[in-house]
Amino acid sequence: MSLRIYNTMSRAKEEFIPLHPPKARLYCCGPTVYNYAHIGNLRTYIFEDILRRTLRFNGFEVEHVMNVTDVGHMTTDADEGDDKMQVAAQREGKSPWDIARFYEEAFFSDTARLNIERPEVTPRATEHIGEMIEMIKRLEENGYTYNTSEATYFDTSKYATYGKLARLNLNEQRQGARAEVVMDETKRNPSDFVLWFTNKPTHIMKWESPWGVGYPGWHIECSAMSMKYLGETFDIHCGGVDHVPVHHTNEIAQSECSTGHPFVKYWMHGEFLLTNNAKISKSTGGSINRLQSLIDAGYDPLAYRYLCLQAHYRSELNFSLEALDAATAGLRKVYSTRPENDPFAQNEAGYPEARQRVFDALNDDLGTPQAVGLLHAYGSYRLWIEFDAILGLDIAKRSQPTEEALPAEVLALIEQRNAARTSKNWADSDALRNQLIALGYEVGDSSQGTTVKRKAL
RNA sequence: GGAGCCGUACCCAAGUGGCUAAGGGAGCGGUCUGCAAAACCGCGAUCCACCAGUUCGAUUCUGGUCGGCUCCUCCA
Repeated sequence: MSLRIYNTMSRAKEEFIPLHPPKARLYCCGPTVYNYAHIGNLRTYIFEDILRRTLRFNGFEVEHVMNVTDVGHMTTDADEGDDKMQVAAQREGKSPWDIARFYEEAFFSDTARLNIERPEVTPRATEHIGEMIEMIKRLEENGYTYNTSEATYFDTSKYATYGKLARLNLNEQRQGARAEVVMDETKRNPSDFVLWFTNKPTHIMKWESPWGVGYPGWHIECSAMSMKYLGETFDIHCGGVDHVPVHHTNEIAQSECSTGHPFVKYWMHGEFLLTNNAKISKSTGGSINRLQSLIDAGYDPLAYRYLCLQAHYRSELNFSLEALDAATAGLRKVYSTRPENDPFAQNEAGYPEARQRVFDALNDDLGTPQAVGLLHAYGSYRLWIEFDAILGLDIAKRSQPTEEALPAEVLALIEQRNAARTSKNWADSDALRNQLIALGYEVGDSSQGTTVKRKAL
């Protein structure tokens, strides 16, 4: 079965046929680096990582671009310039640029620990202001913009298919459905959005433009940067589901109106991670749900990755420590699969079919839960290893108890314990075993003797 | 108010118009062990929120009810 993916635009699974085979070009909305990413954010990047690995497994050459949003674009209070990046800068006594670099590094450190491959290109918004201005100029030439005392806007009434992706019924949308939303009276239509802010004197990050000194609107960076690196029309655009009604809807409008061409062929969206049946919000203390806090609590980052693989990317996933514990134990089972017990060692003929079933599961809109279930059912080391190219769980490395030399301290403890055991001094033996466990080793006694090895998880 | 999603065992979570409703974890029983841990073997939903309807047959399709979630210019 060839790769099929769910396209939000058609609300159906479609066969993936790239525009320029064997290239597969995808753009993913990246982090806004004013704070630490939380595990909910990270779930989406895991999904995108699975996508790029699956594309590659299918033989495509992946060109993956992910932006780094290092300019604050949101304003909740026009007079104060209450911008996420700026608030963070003031809070921490640093410049917005320092803040952005700091959290960008933290982000890539987290993704690396989750075995999320780094996209081929990770452009920063602040380094593409020129491209954004050029794009707004084109929109202006094409007659899709208007200027007010506050900003340059995109006029959504000029774009007939506005809202197609989200199937918005503009007449039924309620402007400012949430109380916190500041409404701009200078807009012509509720759905119009800012291309370039001009009336924000207290904003620290600002640039010259044909419309005045200011900074870009929220959506323009993704359009400008994706087109720069992937062309005016490319294959796949990903992001979180929350981006469907606004961000991606606006990206489509401004992109297609500036070029006159279709923007993206397939739209894919990852569902939210929930905690206590509610989403984690970055702006309301979401940073306590950092990957680092899980690591500090003794969890392995890959256990979190494994947990995410057990749920489909288009389903909400209820996160809890209990679920993470279960994932940790499940991963341990994966790592304990031994090549010498491989069921296909005696039955070579069964391998291709098994391999195909797992592959088909993955190719059916990234069915990682089915794939993992099948892999467990087969219990084949060889199969796990082959598909770890997609799963990214470091199985080869973690499952082989490396014959690393044990530290002298550990060897001494083992020797003492062996002595205690031969003299049947069980109290000392158990105490010594506890010491070894505390040092991160697994101790096992069997009729063949005692084995001590570093814990894989 | 509008749009969309979801409700499967103790937990996480697949799935299908009709063979025994995946898989993992926990739990229980067993093998192994001085005892453990790990590993391995076995057990585990007569049932898929509830109520109608369509159908020879629905957990799977339709309608409604209840409950939960997300979005409607912070968000992955």
